Amino acid sequence: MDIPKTYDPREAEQRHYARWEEQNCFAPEINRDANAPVFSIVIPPPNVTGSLHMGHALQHTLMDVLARHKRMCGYRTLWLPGMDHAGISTQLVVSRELKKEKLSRHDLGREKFIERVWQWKHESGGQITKQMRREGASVDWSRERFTMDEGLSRAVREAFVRLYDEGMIYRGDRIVNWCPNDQTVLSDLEVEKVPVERGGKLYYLRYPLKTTDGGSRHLTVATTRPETMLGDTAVAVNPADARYLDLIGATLLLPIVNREIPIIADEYVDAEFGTGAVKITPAHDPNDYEMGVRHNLPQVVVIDQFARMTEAAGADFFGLDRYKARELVLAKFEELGLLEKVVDYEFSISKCERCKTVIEPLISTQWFCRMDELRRPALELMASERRPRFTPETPYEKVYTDWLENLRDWTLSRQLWWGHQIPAWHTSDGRVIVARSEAEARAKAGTDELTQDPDVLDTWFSSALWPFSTLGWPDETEDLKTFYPTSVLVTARDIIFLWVSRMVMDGLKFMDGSPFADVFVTGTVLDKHGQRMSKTKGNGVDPLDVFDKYGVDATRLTLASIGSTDTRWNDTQVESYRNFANKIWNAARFSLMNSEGATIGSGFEGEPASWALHDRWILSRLNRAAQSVDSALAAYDFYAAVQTLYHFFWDDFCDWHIELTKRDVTSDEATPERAAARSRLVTVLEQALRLLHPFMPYITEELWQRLPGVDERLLHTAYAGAQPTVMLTAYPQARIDLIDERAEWEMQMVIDLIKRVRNIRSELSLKPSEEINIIVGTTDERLQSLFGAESLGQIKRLTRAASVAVRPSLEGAPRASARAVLGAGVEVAVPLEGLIDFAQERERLNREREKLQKEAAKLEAQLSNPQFAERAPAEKVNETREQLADIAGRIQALSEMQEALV
RNA sequence: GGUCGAGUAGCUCAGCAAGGCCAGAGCGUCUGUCUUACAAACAGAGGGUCAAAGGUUCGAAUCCUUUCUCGACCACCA
Repeated sequence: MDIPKTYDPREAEQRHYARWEEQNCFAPEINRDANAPVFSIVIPPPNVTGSLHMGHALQHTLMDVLARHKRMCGYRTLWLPGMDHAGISTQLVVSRELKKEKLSRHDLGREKFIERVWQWKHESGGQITKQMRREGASVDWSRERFTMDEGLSRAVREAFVRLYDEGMIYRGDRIVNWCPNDQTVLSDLEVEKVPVERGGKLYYLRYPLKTTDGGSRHLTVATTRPETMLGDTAVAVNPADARYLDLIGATLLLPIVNREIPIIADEYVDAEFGTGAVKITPAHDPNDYEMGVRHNLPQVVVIDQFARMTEAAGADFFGLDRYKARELVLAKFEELGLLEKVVDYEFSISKCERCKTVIEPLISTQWFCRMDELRRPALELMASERRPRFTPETPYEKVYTDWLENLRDWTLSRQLWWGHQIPAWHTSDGRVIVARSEAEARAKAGTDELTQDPDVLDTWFSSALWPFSTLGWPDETEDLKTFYPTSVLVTARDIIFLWVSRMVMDGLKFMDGSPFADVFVTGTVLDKHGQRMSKTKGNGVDPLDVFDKYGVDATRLTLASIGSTDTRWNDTQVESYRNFANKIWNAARFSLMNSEGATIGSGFEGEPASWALHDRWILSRLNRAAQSVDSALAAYDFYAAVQTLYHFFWDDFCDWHIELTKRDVTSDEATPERAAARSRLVTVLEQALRLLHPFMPYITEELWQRLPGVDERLLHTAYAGAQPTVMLTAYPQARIDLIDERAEWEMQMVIDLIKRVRNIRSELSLKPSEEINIIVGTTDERLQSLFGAESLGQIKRLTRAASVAVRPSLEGAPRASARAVLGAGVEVAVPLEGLIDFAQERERLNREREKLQKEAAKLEAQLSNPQFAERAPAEKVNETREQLADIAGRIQALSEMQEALV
């Protein structure tokens, strides 16, 4: 048996994924149990332009842990992968490529350009799917989907037509967020508010009153965008503002353009802000637009789609960039003596989330979706059933609900070429026909003279259908019936609105049920300074580098521990899990080096009571761990699950169980006892590998395959007939009957004794080679036989003691002994003639005693408080009394030990 | 402006929803070990007035209030 001393992750990572994939282990069809429960997850489809970052790695790890766990529990498990066509991003990527050839998309024309995008997709898109294989993600590649697939495109058209027919989608002129750089409209969610850089200014402009008597009164308005005054069609004041009561209804003469505009009254105006008078530009400001609608004000468009001034802005301004126009307007006001003042003012402006260009609000004809009827069922579902159930519940449940409550109409159209073209056709006589296909449109229109609407849909329109469009909707496929609704959605928090809420609304609309029961929101991986990792900052850590350096399994454990917490990334964490992987490797190495004659699943015959203490103990610990992991995963507490597994494997199994069992399994004689001990060891190891598998798929598979005699009989019954693999074994379910409190207590006493003696060895600087003798004083008969017989050999071996004498007390132990207290009534002495410095030893015991005395003082204070006995539960009071008694006993013992040293 | 979260050992984080088991883990630190699975290890040790101040309670890291410091999200005050 030649197993290297160090685990090499790369080898295992290369070996197993391809085999799992070839043998169809990831497909739900691998499950042969007709009555198997179903578990399904759809992946949040990454952008086809994207490459793997830590956020993906985090999500994927959590989803994979859940999927592998459920699969091992016998669920018919589907984790469906796929990608999003990512309209703007992808169009930009390909446009950039074209630019290298000195071409623009317009040179190619729409059709050729789209062909080019598909070509790009096939050649360079979807990097991320290759990277997901490295992660070990157990997704069913046979069901991989892309939002621009024909099937999903059909779903998009179907959904659009249905919503249109029900009057929820409409086309109209409204003020929208326009990106002058990308030349498209954007939804509110694609716009970000950023504090204006280099300090904002608020400009106070005077507008002269039109008077018949030639007077020179004026009204001052405050604005952050002076250039828009060219499009002003009114000035508004609050109807309750006493200062302006007499001016309501009067007329102003708009400077520079000399247009007559009215002074109107509107509740919207805040009298406290600025001068209490607001210039109204209905064509270039969302609020002014609303007010314009209320007051029937004309809309004068002075800025065009390139953010340049239009002809309507006047000859002096025509063609000027908006910011140049601002300077010119200010100069002219200055010249006219109408610029009252300029003050510093901090405010935020809207920018295109993608290209950071300042948004220009423009009136334009777009497609919109009314959200009222869509959101109502979602809000009702949350109110009545609290679905979907968010983890963590705070703040996400509230964030989600608040957003739905304040939702406004969704701008659906985009002026792009890459995406789902809107299924609407225009007739030459100006009618608009919405249909599932051009043929259907022709039939509806009664003419063949149709032009399809050039716009495409917001990428998120197709994403919103993802949980059912990927399963075949609108057809009633088997997959749809089986896997919808999905079990849980795992996602980052930044797309709760963009994606999660819209999936819920569309799921309720088209499938009559929420697309998932639970939503798990992952934390954010931050850099060491607590900053978000981002491409522009260049502070990201590449998961692939981490995989290379520490292995996939170690990285997965780190990510699983992160769960829903925002965490600063640090390599040392991964390093410690790499060490853990190596620990597993070596524990297996030891087991395998001593596995001749061993059979997995045997060695535990007969009644548990007949087994050795350490065997009862490890099974108790194993089942306890299984229980903890199970409840942790049910609560999506990945951190707790990892901690449990880590400490079970390292502390219980490696540090104690392997050590306790070492002599039996390494014995030179091939006795039946040795074979049984070896069988028990590999049996426990095999169970441990199963427990670890969802978190550490590679190392567990690598080692499992090396275990003696692994074959298809070890598989979960649902996977009968599959090739042997740990990923299709049954996940260990806690057997309550094997959780043995008594055995755990007894084992703990043995462990404590060994630790006490080791502590003495260390404090007195005894060489490891130096043999000692141990005297234990206790009147407890069980402990007497435990220390004196049952565990005697183990205690001797693990403390390197020549003898262990068990007596009712330490009385008569040599004066020159190091002593310690295990608990009330259990004491230990190690005779060390010539090695004990009595003063030092007394001091050591004194330190111990002082610690205990502090504790005792606390408890005494508590007990002497009459209120405590009165108000605290009796159980608590008793517990405290017992504690104090125990401590008092130990203090007493320590005092006597000190006296014995005098 | 609104809403919410976080501040616990040198570092990264648990614990807090249902208050009581001397406040936990990993890494780092100190001491000693190549004890035939593992030095990426083993054995042992030290380290925190749980951001600050009040309050509720027999009892608070955990509940309440205020303050300070970070952070996130939402927002139509020009």
